[in-house]
Amino acid sequence: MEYVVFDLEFNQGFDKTLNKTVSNEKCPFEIIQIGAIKLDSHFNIIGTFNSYVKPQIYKSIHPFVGKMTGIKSEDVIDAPPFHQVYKEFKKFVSTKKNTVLCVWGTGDLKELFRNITYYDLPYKTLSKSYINVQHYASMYFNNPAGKSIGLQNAIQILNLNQDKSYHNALNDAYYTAQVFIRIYNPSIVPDVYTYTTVKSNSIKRNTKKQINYDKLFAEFSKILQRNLTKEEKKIIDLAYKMGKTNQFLIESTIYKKR
DNA sequence: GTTACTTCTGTTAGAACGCA
DNA sequence: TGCGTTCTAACAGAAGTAAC
Repeated sequence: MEYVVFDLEFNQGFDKTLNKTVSNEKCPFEIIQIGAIKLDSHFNIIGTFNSYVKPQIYKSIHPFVGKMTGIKSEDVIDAPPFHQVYKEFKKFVSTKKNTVLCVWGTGDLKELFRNITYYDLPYKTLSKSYINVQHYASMYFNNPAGKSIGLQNAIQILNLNQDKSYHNALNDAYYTAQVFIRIYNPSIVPDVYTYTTVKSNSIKRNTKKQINYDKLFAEFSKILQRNLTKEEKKIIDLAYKMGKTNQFLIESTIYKKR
């Protein structure tokens, strides 16, 4: 098995006359750099990929993007167009059948597929098997649910060498690979990425929420500064469930000064 | 700056149940 | 069957975080 850890840098639209960010709905983030590190099954670096992409939607670099990435218009003006870079990237990825793509967050995957779709390029032969390193790193560092760790923080916590600048696609791919190598364990298995243009909020969830009784009772114990009896736990359980129904709420009128 | 994602919270629709 | 009550699930919006 081989792993291709990749990172992208994007550009956005900027209207100089209005001094405002503008956005193409079909492609709000245009890829301007692809960087990747290929690892063998023993996590040795066996290849690198790095290319700027000539922007075709947003021709000039957004000031915010330029400030953060250090990429200037002259860096990308003579770069190959997306379809050419993508062809080379696909060649770099797909030397073996069971190649796993590794990314820091799923955002890069989404934008890669969105750019591919925007240019109407084929993506069936590109591996859909992926590992979200950020997700597993957040679990590794016991980050609370919903609070993902940033790449720079992960590198700092792991005491890894930071001799390369951040927000450069190749460097970020290298850092992601370093984190992946440090946190890897056999329980980390690839997922299959499915590209969808529908926002996740509109996808119906089928998970069932359960009451965390340990936390609920711990909170009351903390307030009362003592352990709870069985009877008290029963009452708290009942009160919690009844409270969720809002059945004892009454309407009140609020008068506001005019 | 914008966009995307996840989690949390409040609200509401509707299912499930009991009773007449 | 129809009505009222209880409860759950789904939804929308806000907040927090991270990406560029």
